[in-house]
Amino acid sequence: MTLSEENYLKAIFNLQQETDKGVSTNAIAEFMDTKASSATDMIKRLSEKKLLIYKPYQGARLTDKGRMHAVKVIRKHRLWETFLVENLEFSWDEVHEVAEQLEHIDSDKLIKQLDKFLGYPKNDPHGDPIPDENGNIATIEKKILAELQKNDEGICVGVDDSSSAFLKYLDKLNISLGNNIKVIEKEAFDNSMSIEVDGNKLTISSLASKNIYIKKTK
Amino acid sequence: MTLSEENYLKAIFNLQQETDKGVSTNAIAEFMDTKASSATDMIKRLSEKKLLIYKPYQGARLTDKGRMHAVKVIRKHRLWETFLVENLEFSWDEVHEVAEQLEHIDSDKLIKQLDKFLGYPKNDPHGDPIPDENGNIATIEKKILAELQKNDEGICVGVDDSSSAFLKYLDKLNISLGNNIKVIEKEAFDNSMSIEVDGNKLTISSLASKNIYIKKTK
DNA sequence: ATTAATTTTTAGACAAATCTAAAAATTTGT
DNA sequence: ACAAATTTTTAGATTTGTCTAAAAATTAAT
Repeated sequence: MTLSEENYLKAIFNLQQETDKGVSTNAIAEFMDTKASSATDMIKRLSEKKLLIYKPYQGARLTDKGRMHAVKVIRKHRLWETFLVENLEFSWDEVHEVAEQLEHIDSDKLIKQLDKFLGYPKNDPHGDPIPDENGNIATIEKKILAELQKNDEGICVGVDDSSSAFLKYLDKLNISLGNNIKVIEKEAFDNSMSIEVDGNKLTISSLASKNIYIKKTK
Repeated sequence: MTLSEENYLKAIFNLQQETDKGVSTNAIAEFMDTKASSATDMIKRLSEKKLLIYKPYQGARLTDKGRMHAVKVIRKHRLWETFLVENLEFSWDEVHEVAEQLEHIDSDKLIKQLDKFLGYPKNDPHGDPIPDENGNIATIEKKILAELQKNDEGICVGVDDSSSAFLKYLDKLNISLGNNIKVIEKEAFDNSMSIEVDGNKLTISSLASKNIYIKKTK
């Protein structure tokens, strides 16, 4: 399996999460920041390798084999991100680029031992679940902060946007995973929110509140 | 810099250590387990990038730029090997293959932090020196065990052959880095040796004794 | 039910890295 | 010095992954 094939598998896996329809050639091309003709070529290759099933105008769907492979890459990515933050003093906005490289290292023993070394972590530094060895991905009942009502309360368990800009912004606001967040006020005018983060009051925009996941406690 | 280019650079660096002559196309091809025509192509590319200077029939020599890059790859390789043995329970005969992949990961911060995490190690699990950030490689006065005389004594500081087969053989004999080794007897007939390793007496073949490095103490 | 818009595929080219087979250049041996 | 042996290069093909531009297929709209 080449690096490029793995990246396409990952892309298709991610796009598939968002719908129950097949993933279109154009959608894949856009996600991969490439041209539709390139996507067509790769779809053909992955299809020949039985990693996905493709029907024109109905999109691509990963086979069990394809899904398993994609999840393994995601598992590696998230374990490496955890290592970088926990052991190499990376901050959560710096890990992605390096993990994109490390995720393609091929060694079962390596990933097994890394998992053990890290103490079998459940989530990566952005709160995303780390798939287990068998490809199972745990889900938790989380809500988008923007959907909470006044006086609702919960724990910050993840972010939807893992871009460096957004993560740095959260750092500045002192919002991080595990924080207790309470909705003080919702502003109907622009959908901004007054919230209390571990005791500190602050205001965040609608856009920001749509990218923060909360596990409700109240 | 592509993966393949880095591997050729490393090969040429290694071959250059063994002679003061330039490294021939054929020698490179043989080392890389490929054909001379492929080596010619790559030499041309590396030459265009000013990573080496090549004169037909006189061989290739790395420029400062080329040497620096090769050494950086070697630094990464040896740091990762150290990590695998020290933290992920790999044995010294298992690390090479994985390190061959990890050495190509491109991130200055990663390697700097890994070095710090490992406590700035001086040598990798095979006793080879880890180049510093500036590309300097420490040398120690070591001798091949086969060259020691009766009653000579020293510390095992490295191996010349890092093949899995040889390293496993050393494990079986309970020989590892740091052991004190004393020559009890040299057999003129087949050049085998009786030695004492941290108190235990054993006999090793001429071939084995040529692949063990000793830092003499007596 | 045709046209229009969109989606997808094909055709042909390119760069990287390799190969085989043959040709060219250089060195060595007598 | 000349043929023989060796080393190196060229020429042309192949695979992977990409591109542009154009053609074909399908879906949507009036």
